[in-house]
Amino acid sequence: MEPKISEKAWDPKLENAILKKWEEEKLYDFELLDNNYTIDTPPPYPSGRPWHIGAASHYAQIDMIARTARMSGKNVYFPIGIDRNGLPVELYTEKKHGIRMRETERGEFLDLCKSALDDLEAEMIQIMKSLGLSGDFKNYYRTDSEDYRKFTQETFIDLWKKGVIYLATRPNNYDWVSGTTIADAEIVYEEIPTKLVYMKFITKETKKEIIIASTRPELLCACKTVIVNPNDERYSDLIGKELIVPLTNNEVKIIPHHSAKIEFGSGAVMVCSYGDQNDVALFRELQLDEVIAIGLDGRMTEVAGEYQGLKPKQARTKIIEDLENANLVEKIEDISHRTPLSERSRIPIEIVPMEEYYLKQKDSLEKMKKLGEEIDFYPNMHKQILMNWLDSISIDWPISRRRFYGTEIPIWYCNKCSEPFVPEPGKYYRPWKDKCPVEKCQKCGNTEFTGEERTFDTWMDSSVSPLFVTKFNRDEEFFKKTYPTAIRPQAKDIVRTWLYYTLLRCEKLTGKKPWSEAWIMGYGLDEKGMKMSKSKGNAIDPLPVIEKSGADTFRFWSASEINQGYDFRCSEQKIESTRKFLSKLWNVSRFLSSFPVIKSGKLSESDKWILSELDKLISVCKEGYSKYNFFIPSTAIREFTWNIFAAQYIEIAKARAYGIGFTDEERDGAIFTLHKVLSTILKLLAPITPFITEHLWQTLYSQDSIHKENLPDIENVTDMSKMTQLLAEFNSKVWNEKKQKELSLKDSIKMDVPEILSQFKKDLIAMHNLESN
RNA sequence: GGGCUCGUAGUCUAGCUCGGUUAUGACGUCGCCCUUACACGGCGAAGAUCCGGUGUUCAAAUCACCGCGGGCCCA
Repeated sequence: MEPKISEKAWDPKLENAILKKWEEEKLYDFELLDNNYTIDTPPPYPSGRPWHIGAASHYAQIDMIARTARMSGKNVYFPIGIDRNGLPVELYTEKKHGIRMRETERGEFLDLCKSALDDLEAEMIQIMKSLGLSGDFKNYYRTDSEDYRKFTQETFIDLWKKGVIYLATRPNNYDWVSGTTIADAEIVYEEIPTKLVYMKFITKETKKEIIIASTRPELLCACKTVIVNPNDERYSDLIGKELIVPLTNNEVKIIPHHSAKIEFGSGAVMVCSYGDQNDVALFRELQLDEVIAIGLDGRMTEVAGEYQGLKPKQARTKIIEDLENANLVEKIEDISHRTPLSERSRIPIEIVPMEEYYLKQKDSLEKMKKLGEEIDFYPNMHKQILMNWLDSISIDWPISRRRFYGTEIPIWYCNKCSEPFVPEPGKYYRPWKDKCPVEKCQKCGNTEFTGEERTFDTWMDSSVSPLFVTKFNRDEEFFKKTYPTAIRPQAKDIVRTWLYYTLLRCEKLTGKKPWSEAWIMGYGLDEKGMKMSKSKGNAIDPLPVIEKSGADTFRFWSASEINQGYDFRCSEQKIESTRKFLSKLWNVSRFLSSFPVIKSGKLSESDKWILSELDKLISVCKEGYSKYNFFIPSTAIREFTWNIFAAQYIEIAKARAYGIGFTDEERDGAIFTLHKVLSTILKLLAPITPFITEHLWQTLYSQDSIHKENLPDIENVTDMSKMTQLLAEFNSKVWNEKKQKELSLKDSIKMDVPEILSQFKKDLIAMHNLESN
């Protein structure tokens, strides 16, 4: 029989046609049923080119989750969205057009951001599609659409009415370059060289010199107290005494406090508003009156006297000079200081008192822990990231940002009495340009309003993704049948933010957890294990890699190379070399395609042996799939297909399949088994490499898509796996013998089949052309 | 400084729960071979102080303790 497959290798270019076919057949369209399996897909953020190859790998694996569920009989709802709110696109736009956000008209700036996002988004969608994501692309959503923003605002209005949102003036992490408050989660720490200045303070009564070391001498004007460790004997007689602050000549008290480290600097520490988070804690604890030394423009305020208007760094240089001139410096050390930076703009943050909106979270921590306990994490170890975070939350969540490209906070303020007006839900509000929806202030009757200019923290949008996709408050039946969703797949680095905030928001709005399972993936690193970044030049663009090697190659690489939850290294060479396995699978199929597909046959012992190995493979794969760990099935299938099925069984059964020296019944046993094994392998592999399995399946076995099949079940045949090693060893022995004697493989050779393999005797004799001694 | 976590050939990884095999497989490297499914193949080779130390034991990659190193988080 002519083989149905003639090409010698799998051509990744076939993927396009398969994609088109899936689309035409609407294979992955979602229709609401009762057994829905909803994936809370992460909407990726288009922050620049190229998209991260680790992210592409991440989405490939999320698709494997979807396909696994589908092949387990679930009705999979796999939404696709794009997250488009937030700071990165603003910075991207500023850079791209050489403009400053605050010096550009707001509407115009938003338009520029939007078109930048459109470009970046198009490429991401293309990558997601070409990866073969079986998602609901037709209904893909954007978090900056009117619909989504309206939804975010509605959830805010709801929470406002529930009284869990409040305004408060508090020291905030402030990024003066971006001009916005940032959350603790957006701070990164970096070792930065700085000067530790040992300054001379004088005791008021005895005029004794006290040395105090600080990296922030420019905050002398905001110094409110000096702390020493209660166990520090050097200072025990000075506790409670007054000190004169150098240059400002203010008087401050020496107070004992455990947070002063005896060995750091001189052991005495000045407490200012605000040098660092410890200062904030001390001001709160000791109820000190704060002094605003640094303003919202990132410059020293009038309390800094002659240093007013300088940036902190400039003021520092100047003050050190002045201190030295006044002989108020003992010494200066160059040290490396762990400095908190804004994750986005990479500048040191300042702690500045500001009025911002807060969402209560401290009172929900216990509830969050309980919900966290109820959610299954894959791998389980990453649940700890959430639990540790819950233990360290000390303030409520500041949700307002002084930025442009985000969901507007829907509030207007009365120009006369400042009463806030929060509108009814149901519309998308833009207070910075829309007229206030009411005519008169409910409190004082005034008719003039000012719209809120701030936007929400971007996590306010993305944290309602499971509610948005399940149509919360918009389609009751849909919501009831899809929420709580089945699974949240996401990356490890945003557990503290996206995962936690989603838990918080969804619980506050619905009283229920958003998902039953959370699947956490590590980061993609470069081939040396370094973080990829555009500036380092080690970023790999996923698009050409996928175009060259094909989506299945990329997907199989992702599955077989990445250990669940761990960071992984990406190398183009390694991805490309994965293709060899697909080629092997192709050629196995090509060989089998010359035999008819038959329903049954008389099974020989070797057939029973390979079917028992196949049974083992099925259970290993299903176990791996049930844990969403694709490393397990991919490596098990590769091992089985290459080293057992192709290398041993096909060789053993080949002669019988050709029917030379065997009865038709015996021949049919071989042909039946060959197809049985291959078709099972294809089904087992379909969630990982959907294209090649689809192509081979439709060429060999069915008109219909393999993706409508279920994963195979084990048949509980007698375990014969102890024969595997013995067969391989015997075959290898014969091949080596022939090689040594310079015989061709089809030449006959005098060798006996060992007693232990006697049940396979007939196949082995035919296979090796053995003559008995 | 604290917490979590990891540490097996150049790379990924199995084995570790429950101690005993020449430490598994793959990629890559090197050598030989175009044998009719496949040179994107076959056969073979080299490559590992199983992070280090101490202890328990007849026996430790595996158990215990102490270190060291990486990553993440928190201070």
